[in-house]
Amino acid sequence: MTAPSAASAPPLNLRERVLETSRELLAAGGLAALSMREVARRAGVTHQAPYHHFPDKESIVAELVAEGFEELARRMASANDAAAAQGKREVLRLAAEAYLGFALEHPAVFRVMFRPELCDPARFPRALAAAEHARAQCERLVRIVHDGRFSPALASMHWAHVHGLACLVLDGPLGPQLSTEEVRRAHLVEASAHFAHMVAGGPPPPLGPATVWRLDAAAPAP
Amino acid sequence: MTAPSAASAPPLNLRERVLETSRELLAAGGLAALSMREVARRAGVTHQAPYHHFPDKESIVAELVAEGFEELARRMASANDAAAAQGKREVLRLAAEAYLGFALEHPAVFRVMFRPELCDPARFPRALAAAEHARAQCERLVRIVHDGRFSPALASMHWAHVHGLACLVLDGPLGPQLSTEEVRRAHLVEASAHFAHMVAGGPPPPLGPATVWRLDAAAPAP
DNA sequence: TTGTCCGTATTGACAGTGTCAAGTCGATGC
DNA sequence: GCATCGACTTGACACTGTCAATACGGACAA
Repeated sequence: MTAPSAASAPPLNLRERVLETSRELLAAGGLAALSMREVARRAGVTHQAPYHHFPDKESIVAELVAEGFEELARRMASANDAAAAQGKREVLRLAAEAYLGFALEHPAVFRVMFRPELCDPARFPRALAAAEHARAQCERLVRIVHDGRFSPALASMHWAHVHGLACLVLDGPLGPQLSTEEVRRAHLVEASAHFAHMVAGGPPPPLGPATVWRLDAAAPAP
Repeated sequence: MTAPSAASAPPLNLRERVLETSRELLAAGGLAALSMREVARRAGVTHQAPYHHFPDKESIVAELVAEGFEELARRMASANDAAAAQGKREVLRLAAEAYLGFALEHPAVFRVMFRPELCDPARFPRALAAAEHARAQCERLVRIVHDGRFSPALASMHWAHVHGLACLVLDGPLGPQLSTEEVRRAHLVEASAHFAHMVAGGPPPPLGPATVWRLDAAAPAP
């Protein structure tokens, strides 16, 4: 079984296979499921082989974190590019869609990206640089929306809005109540519309129905 | 050494000692430092003794999570009580202070409270009920600030603001840049002032200096 | 061709973890 | 006096991340 099956992709080097397997494990079972030995098992090598490509487990996580921040920064940049000539509310809508879309599509990676104890930024400059790119896009958004004005606290307010929504839906006690993907997205869109209205003015969005807003009610069947 | 030292409190039962030690370990070294065997070691018993009071590690975490949500709900309720007769901006200021104060004073507990994979809400109704109390206070705040109007998405917007700020300061890439406690608090106060201005109107807060807003700059020495 | 390097992978070990199973021991109730 | 029962101990198991030493296989120089 050392030869790769004919139908699969050509055999990548072990480093790429380790990363690919790690992505799968992280997405499927969260960080708890990401184990060096399980990665090696799935890659068909012994438990020490991955250590010839990554000095420790933290280095694998750091690689995935860097990838995550790069993808997030790319989405934020695209949103800013597309919306630069539009109204402020549209800019905010696209920015929220970029951030929250990434969080909803890659929840496990998103979670790990914001747990610095797992991936010391000082040890992994690539991850830090990617995070800095995302931050720069946030700054750009603030200048667009606030007519060129900027302050760190103002930027934190904007970042906190999308980040807080992402955290609450992914891991907050509200998460299980928003059962389906559609309900989640609709809730996020509505919350962001309120925010955009307050920042950029215009007519306020209507108040949606007061459902799914009790934690101890039985969650609807999925 | 089985007799307690004369100066210390009377010997609590093992259940209380386990909880107390767990709080210390969690606060000192995060979740990674919280180990059943280390707890037993510090409590001066064998590694299996805690299992006679908690069926597994998750149950200890759930107890701390429940305590955390109860304390958080208490602070939010106090803020709402104190501010009910005041202006909207003061209500928002006190609410933010309650939420962010808890997060800054109990960062490790706060982090664990929002990681449901560590403490299945279905298994631990007390933790869920405590989270529900916090949610109810958020709803109360929304009704105060928005003249009795309410919707789940509007509440999520408010919760996301304070929660996002807490997460970014505790675990976001911005955290290390805000080196001292004063700088952190000032940054949060300013960000929340922007939010309160947008929600409740009134004169906008001044834009603070654009410092501490680059991730890859060297962090100032603590 | 032979021999040496070196990068890759393997084997084996160690300390640490959460948790199951069985045994000990002292107080309590019949 | 004896049985019961809860609190605690002892011992084991499977699992983890990681260190150390070993084997292999191709590149390259003599």
